[in-house]
Amino acid sequence: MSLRHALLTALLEKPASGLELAKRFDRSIAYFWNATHQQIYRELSRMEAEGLIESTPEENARGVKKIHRVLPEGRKELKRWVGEGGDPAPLRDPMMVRLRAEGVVGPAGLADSLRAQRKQHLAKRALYREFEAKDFSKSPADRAAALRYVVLKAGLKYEDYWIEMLDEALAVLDEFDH
Amino acid sequence: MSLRHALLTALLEKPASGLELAKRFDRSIAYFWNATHQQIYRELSRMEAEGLIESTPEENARGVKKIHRVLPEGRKELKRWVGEGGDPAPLRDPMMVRLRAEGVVGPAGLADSLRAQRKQHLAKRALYREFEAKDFSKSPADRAAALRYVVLKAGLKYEDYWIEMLDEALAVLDEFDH
DNA sequence: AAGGTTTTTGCAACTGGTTGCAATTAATCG
DNA sequence: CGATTAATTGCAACCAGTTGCAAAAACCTT
Repeated sequence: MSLRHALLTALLEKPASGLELAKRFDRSIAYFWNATHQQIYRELSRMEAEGLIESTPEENARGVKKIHRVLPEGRKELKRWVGEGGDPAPLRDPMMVRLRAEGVVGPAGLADSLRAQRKQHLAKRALYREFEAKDFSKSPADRAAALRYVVLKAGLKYEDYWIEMLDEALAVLDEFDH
Repeated sequence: MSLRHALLTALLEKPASGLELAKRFDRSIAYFWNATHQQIYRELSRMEAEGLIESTPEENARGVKKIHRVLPEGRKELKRWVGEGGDPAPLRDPMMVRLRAEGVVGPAGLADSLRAQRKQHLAKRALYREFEAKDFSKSPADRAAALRYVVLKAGLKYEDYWIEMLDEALAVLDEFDH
C-alpha cells in the first residue's frame, strides 16, 4: 500500500487538491510511481476518514476543490512505514514476456513495438535530463535534496537501461530476420 | 493480461502441470514475471474454458495432477498478442517512494532496509550469472536461444541497476547522517 | 493399517488498480 | 444572460493480484 505513502510525502512537501496531486504525480513522482485520479481520490478519502490528513474547501475555484494537509498522525504513519522495510518489488514486465514469446512462436512483428517503446523511453530520458539541469545543476546541499536527486538519477538510469535493452533486442531480431 | 501469455509461452516450451509451472516461474521466467500458484491455476482454468489449452490427467502422481498443452487457438492468441504492442509497463516501486519520504520526514531507519535489499539483489545476480554460465557459455545459435539470452541479460542488468542505485542511496545517507 | 507428510489443486474473501461515466461549480464566450 | 467549456470530485463495475485456508490423492513411517 504505497500509494498512501506517496501521497503523504507529496502532501508534506506541499498541501494540494486531488487533481493537483494527480498532475504532480505526472511531473515529478512519476519516475517511480503512478496513479490515476480515481485512485488518488479514493485514497485521500480513506486517509481523511482515518485521521491521517484533513481537508479544507478552497474558495474561488471551479468545482468543489479541497486542499488536503497532513496531520501529525499522518506524518507518524509515514515515518513508521519508511522504517518498516520489505522485499524488493516483484518484477512484472510484459515486454520481456513478449520477447520470450516471440522466440517461441517465430517472427510476429515485435520489432515495431520495440522501436515504439524505445522512442518513449528516449522522450522520458530527455525530460528527466531537463529536470536534472533545472534542479540539480549544482550538487544538492541538504539531505532531502540529495535524496530527491538519487531518485531522479534512478529514473534516468532506468530509462538508460531500457534503451540499452531494446537496442540489444532489436539487434538480435535484425540479425536473425535480416 | 500477460500472465496468460507467459503461461502460453512456458507451455509451448514444454507442457506441464500448474505446480510445475509455478516452479518454472521461480527458476526461469521470474526475472521478468512472477505469479503465485493460485493465479496460475485460475488462469489455466480460464484458458481451458476458452479453448486455448487442453489438459489431460496424469496417472501415477499424487493428488489430481493435470498436464496442460497449448492448442492451436492458444498459439494463435499468443502470436496475436506479441504483435499487438502497447506502452511500457507503468513503474511502481515502493523503495523509491521510501527514499523520497525519508527525505521529507528525516532519518527513519531506511539504511538497514536498503542494505537488506542490496543483499537480495546480489543473490539474484549471482543466480542469474550461474544461468548464464550454464546455458550461454557459447553464443546462442538459434533465434529463440538468442532471445532467451537477451531476456536473461536484461534480468542481470536489472540487478546491476539496483545494486548501483542502492549503493548510491546508502552513500548519501552515510554522508548526511555519518 | 493408521496416521502423518507431500504434491497438487482449488475456493473465498480481500485489496489495489483501471475504465467509463456522471455530477457539481466556476470561468468564459457570444 | 444563457450556453458552453474546464476543473474538480466522485460512483460503480470490473479486472488482476494476494492471502489464508482446505480438500484430494498418493507416498512414507511406524
